[in-house]
Amino acid sequence: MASPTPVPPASSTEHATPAVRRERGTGVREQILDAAAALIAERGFGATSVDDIAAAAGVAKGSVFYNFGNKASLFETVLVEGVARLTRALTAAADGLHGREAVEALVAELLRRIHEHPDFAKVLVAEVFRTGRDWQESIRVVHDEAIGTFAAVVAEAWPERDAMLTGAALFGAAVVAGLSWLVFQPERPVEDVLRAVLDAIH
Amino acid sequence: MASPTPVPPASSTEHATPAVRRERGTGVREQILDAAAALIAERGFGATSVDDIAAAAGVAKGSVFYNFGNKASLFETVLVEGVARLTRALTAAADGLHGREAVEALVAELLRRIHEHPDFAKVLVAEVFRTGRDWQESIRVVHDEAIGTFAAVVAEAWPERDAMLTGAALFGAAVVAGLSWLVFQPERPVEDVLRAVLDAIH
DNA sequence: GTCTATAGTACGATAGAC
DNA sequence: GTCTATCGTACTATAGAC
Repeated sequence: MASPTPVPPASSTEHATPAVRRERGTGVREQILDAAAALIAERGFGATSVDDIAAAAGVAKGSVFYNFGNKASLFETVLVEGVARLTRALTAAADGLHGREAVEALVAELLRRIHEHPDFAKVLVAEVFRTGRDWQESIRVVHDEAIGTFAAVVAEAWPERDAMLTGAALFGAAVVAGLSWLVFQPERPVEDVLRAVLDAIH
Repeated sequence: MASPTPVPPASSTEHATPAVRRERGTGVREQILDAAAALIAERGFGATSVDDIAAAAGVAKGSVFYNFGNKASLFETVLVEGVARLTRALTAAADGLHGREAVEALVAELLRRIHEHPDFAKVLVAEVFRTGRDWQESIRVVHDEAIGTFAAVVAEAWPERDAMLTGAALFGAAVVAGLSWLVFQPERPVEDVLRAVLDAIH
């Protein structure tokens, strides 16, 4: 709610996303999203201009507004689509596993994705606890989805624990250690980080 | 380095901070810092104007620039002074304790401070992984200081583990669970959060 | 559907009175 | 040391050609 969905397209008859064939970085829309995520991760939402995003994506500024309506809803799309990808990957990684094994798989997959898509991970931790913005409702969805995969495993294996808070703690351990690694000591191998996180949470 | 320290005062002969008597929120300088932390926590650095900060602090815009030179160095001060306070509190809380007991004391104290000063905690997680800003060097100090208290305990009690990464994981578990609590289910008692974090990391 | 050009505004920073 | 008033700029968003 709240956002009157001002201009977004997808209402045209012919466009209609090819459904399959969604390669990362293909198409103007995806180029803009990738460029936005990268720039916002480094400088923050407010410090990133639409001019910069358009330039980095190799398109004109007008195209950004045509595709996303305004800057805020472009950012909302970055968040929502990014967390959907993350959740899909985490769910798949823990599929069929339970308890401790499932947690280890989730942590390993989360670290892998932080390494491969550092931009989104940075944007996520930077924005998910911010209150009073336009995209407030999306933030809650993003938060619940990101932590939900961990919470689900906790709820099933340790029903006596608080699933959401324990899930948040596990997610936080992995994400902060992962970003610390990526930003401050990227030369270390993933295995070191994985071991440190598992040592900390077991 | 990098910042030529453009205008900051404290170079005048008479001003010279009273050394003792540093109450939170007393004096123009502290009012500005508190207001800045609160607004930046909610909206982010770029989305917070100096006009807004001045209005919230009850001073004129000119006073902000007189005291801090520019917007970036005001923000840098928020970060550096905030993490110094946090580190002092954490160090004191774990003083004389070792291993598991020390970790529990650190987590409890961190949760307490998140509850009492939620603004700084939000700013910290939002900005500490951001690369390529003006205040890059300060960010590294802030990161190392915040996580260093946990890392020191790990190094002493479990020398076979990677202190920095394990410290980051522990810090991340507490801070993400703490902010999740504060932002999304603030009605829960602290004890629930503390128990969830300790359950997750033991 | 993407471009260029421009309108309108809000912002960071400074100057000068008190 | 804090105020008000103002300057110049950079930004979001729109209009209209292609």
